[in-house]
Amino acid sequence: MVARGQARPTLRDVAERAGVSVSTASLVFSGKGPVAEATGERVRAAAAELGFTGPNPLASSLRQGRAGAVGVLVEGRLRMAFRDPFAVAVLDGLAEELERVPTGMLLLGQPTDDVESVVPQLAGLALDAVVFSLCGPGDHPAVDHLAARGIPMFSTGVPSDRRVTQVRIDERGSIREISRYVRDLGHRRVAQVAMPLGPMGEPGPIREELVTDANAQIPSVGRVLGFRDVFGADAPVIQTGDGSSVEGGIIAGRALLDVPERQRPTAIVAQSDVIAAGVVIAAEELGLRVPDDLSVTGFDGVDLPWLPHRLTTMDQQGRERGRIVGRLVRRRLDGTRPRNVVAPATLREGTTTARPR
Amino acid sequence: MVARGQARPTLRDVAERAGVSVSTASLVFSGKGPVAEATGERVRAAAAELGFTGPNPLASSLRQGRAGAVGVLVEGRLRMAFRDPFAVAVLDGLAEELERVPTGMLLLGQPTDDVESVVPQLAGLALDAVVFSLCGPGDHPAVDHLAARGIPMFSTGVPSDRRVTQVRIDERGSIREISRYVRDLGHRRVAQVAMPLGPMGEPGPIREELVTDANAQIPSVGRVLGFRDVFGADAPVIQTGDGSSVEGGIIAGRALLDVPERQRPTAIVAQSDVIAAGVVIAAEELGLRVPDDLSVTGFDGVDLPWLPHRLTTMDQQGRERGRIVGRLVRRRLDGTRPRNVVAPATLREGTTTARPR
DNA sequence: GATTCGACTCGAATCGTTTCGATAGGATGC
DNA sequence: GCATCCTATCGAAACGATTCGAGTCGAATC
Repeated sequence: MVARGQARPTLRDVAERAGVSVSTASLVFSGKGPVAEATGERVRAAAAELGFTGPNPLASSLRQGRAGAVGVLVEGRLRMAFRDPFAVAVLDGLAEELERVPTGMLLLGQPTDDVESVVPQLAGLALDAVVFSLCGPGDHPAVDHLAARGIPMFSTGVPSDRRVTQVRIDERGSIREISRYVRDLGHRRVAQVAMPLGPMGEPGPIREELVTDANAQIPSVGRVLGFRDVFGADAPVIQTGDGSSVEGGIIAGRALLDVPERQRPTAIVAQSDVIAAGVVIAAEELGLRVPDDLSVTGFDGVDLPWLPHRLTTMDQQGRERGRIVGRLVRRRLDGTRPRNVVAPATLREGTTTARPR
Repeated sequence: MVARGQARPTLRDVAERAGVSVSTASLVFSGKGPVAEATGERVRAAAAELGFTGPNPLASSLRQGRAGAVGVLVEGRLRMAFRDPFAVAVLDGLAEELERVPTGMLLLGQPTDDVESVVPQLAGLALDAVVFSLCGPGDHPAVDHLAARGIPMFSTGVPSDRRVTQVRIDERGSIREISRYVRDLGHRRVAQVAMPLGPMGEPGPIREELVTDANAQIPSVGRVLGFRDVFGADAPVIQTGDGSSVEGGIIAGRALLDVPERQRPTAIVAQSDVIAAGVVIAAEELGLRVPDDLSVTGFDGVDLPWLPHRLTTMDQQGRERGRIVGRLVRRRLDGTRPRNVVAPATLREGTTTARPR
């Protein structure tokens, strides 16, 4: 957008050169309205001569009231966020759908130490919709601002807010399904590794007061509830400090497994695949074999080419989820009022689970 | 941007309600020009009452000629692109700098099967600059279009074009350094696994005709040249089919290692850390121990928490690279004409290299 | 008490499109 | 031959802000 040498040609320049009015020239580029073949040719020729690359997107957007961009909100540093292949898969599917509109994806990270800073940032951005992609549970400071601007919001679970259209799975039911699978294999001493339940992710014990039915739609909470539906209200659950990450899984795995054998769980149900991978790594570090000495289940169904196992997991089909969100966004731009969607998740058996010895 | 119920209030509504002119109201929000304390208060109050969330970014951008967004071009599907932690680190650093402007990052993927489709997409987007983030070597179809629009372009190596400001390392020198390290350990049978040298990534042998001094600034080519500076022009090099990925490394690793011992290299120099990780995985699959039976080096210096080794690698400091690009972009927006930058890369010894047996 | 100076406010022009309603002119129907 | 209907084109009014030069008014200066 920076002038190089001289000002960029505008539609007016093109029109003048082609000997037509500005409105006719506009018609040529937008393709709406009838234009004589010869006129169109003349305008295009003039454009080519002047180096006019098409109508100024800013002006066009202003006039049409469409920004041509969808915001994608990511909590914390981008680097952390993109470690989670599930989130990336969702983004991928989203991009796939948005490419066809055409609409760009505007990425917005927010420093963990200054969560509010995203609001002024947002205020300066023209967006047709916002997708919360990798945000932790709890209220999100941007929701009020966006609601006030009338910008439609979408998410795959969090923040959990009436004003945000959700595309989620049955969290509680899904984890219940995989938990039952583990129980039916014969496991009785089973622990869960959760993603952080609250906004402030502290590794270690979870804050039990957050585990309420009212919070059941928050993925991390719903997954604790479903797990305990099967293994009882006292079944041990610890959380990672940094969301869904291999390191978090390793740390949690060590904490659960580096104990006398009698206390050691025979199976660990992780809330995500990468966490599960971390648990597997921690187990092997400690000389335990998976699945002989320890069964591990994941959640998400992502590809982990570096893991020499195929995780038993709930397949959430991240890319398809992203596509669904993308389609909702597109329809919303066309004026359809979107409704929440419940996506499917299916159990996928892998090589990380077996009967206990 | 969709009206909810009724039209959103504009600056004019606010001004009217506060009993001031539009220009004064504008001054209040932009903070430029002197405004009496009382007036400012009145305007802000009116804004609050009307639910005015700030000047329309589109209109503001149009007037000021700044889009408030930087495009980030990614080749192929996002999911593939984000598998490379180095690229993500660069993006992370970039975001860090851009957050302060304020400028958003507009992500643009491009389907591999229709590379040209990015141009019309770009044409509809208002951008202050474009960063090529994860693109393969070769000409990029967007360069001409962006140059015509006068939009400044930046990259960390590719596409290699005079019109693109580059922030790169001394590719050839860096890989030479790590190759010497391997040679000095005593290795003589050494192979390299390269990222694709040409636009069409075919796994397997490289196209030797691309390995020319003229292409030395293309990372994948420069890294072949530097490697051969040390191990000779005949030193074997094969490339992955999909850029920098663990799978690519595994496949290449198998191809190089699943041969009679006498032909097997004692060390493999990979062009990226994730490729190196794949090679390590392939080696261990075949029962080889790293580093005892095989030394492996990476390139990039990224964190691979799931790999039970610390790679010997060239640390490129991706995040800092991204920050440098971000600073260049910012200065460019301020009017400074940027110049190419050569960033440092340093050898980091890990646990994946040793003397040959 | 006239002059000068700031601080504050305002009107109008502008950014580059799109779109609506009007108009001209040729083809068609009767 | 006149009313009717297209088709192609145009002028002007938005879209919602920013910015520049000009104007007002009270206080300070001499």
